[in-house]
Amino acid sequence: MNTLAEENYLKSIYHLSMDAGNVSTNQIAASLKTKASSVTDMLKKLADKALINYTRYQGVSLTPSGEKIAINIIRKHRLWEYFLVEKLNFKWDQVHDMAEEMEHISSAELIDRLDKFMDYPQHDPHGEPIPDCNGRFKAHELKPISALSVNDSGIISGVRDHTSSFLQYLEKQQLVIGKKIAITEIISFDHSVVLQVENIKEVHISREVANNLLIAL
Amino acid sequence: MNTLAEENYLKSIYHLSMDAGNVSTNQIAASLKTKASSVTDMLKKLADKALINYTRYQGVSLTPSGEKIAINIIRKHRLWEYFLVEKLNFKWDQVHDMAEEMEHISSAELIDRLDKFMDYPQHDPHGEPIPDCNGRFKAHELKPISALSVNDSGIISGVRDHTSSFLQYLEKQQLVIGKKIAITEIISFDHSVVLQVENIKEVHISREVANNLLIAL
DNA sequence: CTCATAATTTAGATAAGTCTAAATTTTTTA
DNA sequence: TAAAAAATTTAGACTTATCTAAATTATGAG
Repeated sequence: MNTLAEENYLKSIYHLSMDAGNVSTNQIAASLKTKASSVTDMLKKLADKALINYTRYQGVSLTPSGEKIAINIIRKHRLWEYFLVEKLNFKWDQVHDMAEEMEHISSAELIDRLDKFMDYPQHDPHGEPIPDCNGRFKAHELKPISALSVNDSGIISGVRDHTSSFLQYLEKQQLVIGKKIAITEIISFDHSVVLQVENIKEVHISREVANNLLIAL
Repeated sequence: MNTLAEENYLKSIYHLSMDAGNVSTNQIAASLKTKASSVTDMLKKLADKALINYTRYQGVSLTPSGEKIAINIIRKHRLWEYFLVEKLNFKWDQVHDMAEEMEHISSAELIDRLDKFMDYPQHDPHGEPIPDCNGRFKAHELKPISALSVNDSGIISGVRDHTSSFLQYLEKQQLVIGKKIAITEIISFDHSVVLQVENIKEVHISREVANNLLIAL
């Protein structure tokens, strides 16, 4: 159907589109760790296939069919991550690279059966929503801890940064998906935050961590 | 580590080596549905990497490191096939193409955990032995039904042909792995065979089917 | 043992995806 | 708003894996 490289470009464009509207050549190059000139070549190819809207120097957006492909890859990525954590007992910081390979397994029937096997999970191990077999999912409406005020509380439901060092740090602090937290104090000097984690313990996190840890109210 | 194409060549050479000693360029070309000239190019590359023993016009064999890689790919293929049948409820005739993709997922830890998750199966859905994480497995010593005589009996334990039409035919006749059969009659005219399948029914199979259905005595 | 045929390899081309370096367009800034 | 800087594209080259057609080597039939 589509090559591995094409799939990775579509996925990257999809993710970058979440932040901004039109995605630039340089953004794609950075996200795929490739050169801008390589990106331009691929953009022409994807535009020829009507998977993106592209005019020279103007950045790109996905067409409906491009978006459909991207969402399907993301569905596969997240279902495989869920499988790796829930069935094979990997930690949430270990699964990304494996899922990067597995998301390209083509069979739709396979992924639908995997979905059923795991009883149709709604979120992957990092809290991201898993699209259903029609590509539909509810975008989660989460706030970073840094947007909360003292005495606000909520449930840890996602992370903005997915690097393993960040995930390992969170795990060590028991700041994992599902935990209830309340804001005890916000240090005005550096915007760091003191949290009460359920009734377990108090944790002091930096502004950077607070920016990357997402809460459902 | 190795490219997808290299892995497929090594696997093909491994399988072909089972029948004959040295494998010819044309055999590989036929098995990979490619051209002999393409095979020659790849053989040079694999020889440079010390994965095969190759001298011009003389055919090839795997070196120990080439064999290790091949067996690992076969291990992955068979474990994924087992997973697809046992966990996702696919039929034995549906899983080959999916496993062809999945066998290239690189993580050794993933495959070892999958192995454990399924409780270390010894055979894939077609009766082929699954190598352990050190590449060891007992080569199964099976005979085709065509090698048996009247009143011989045994357990269906493998198939020589893996095409889905053959597997579907066997399934319809209830000639599946694990079933006990006994030879009732051999028709001398065409070497077709009449079988008693457990206490269920009698089946009449052609010489060709008898050649491709393997029995443990 | 020799010659025709079959098998294999070499030569040269192609397509996908990438790169560097140079050219072009857009954006910023003074 | 014109020049400098940044972003993007083009041009040309490289790698991997493939192909066709031609050349070479091996094999086997008489």
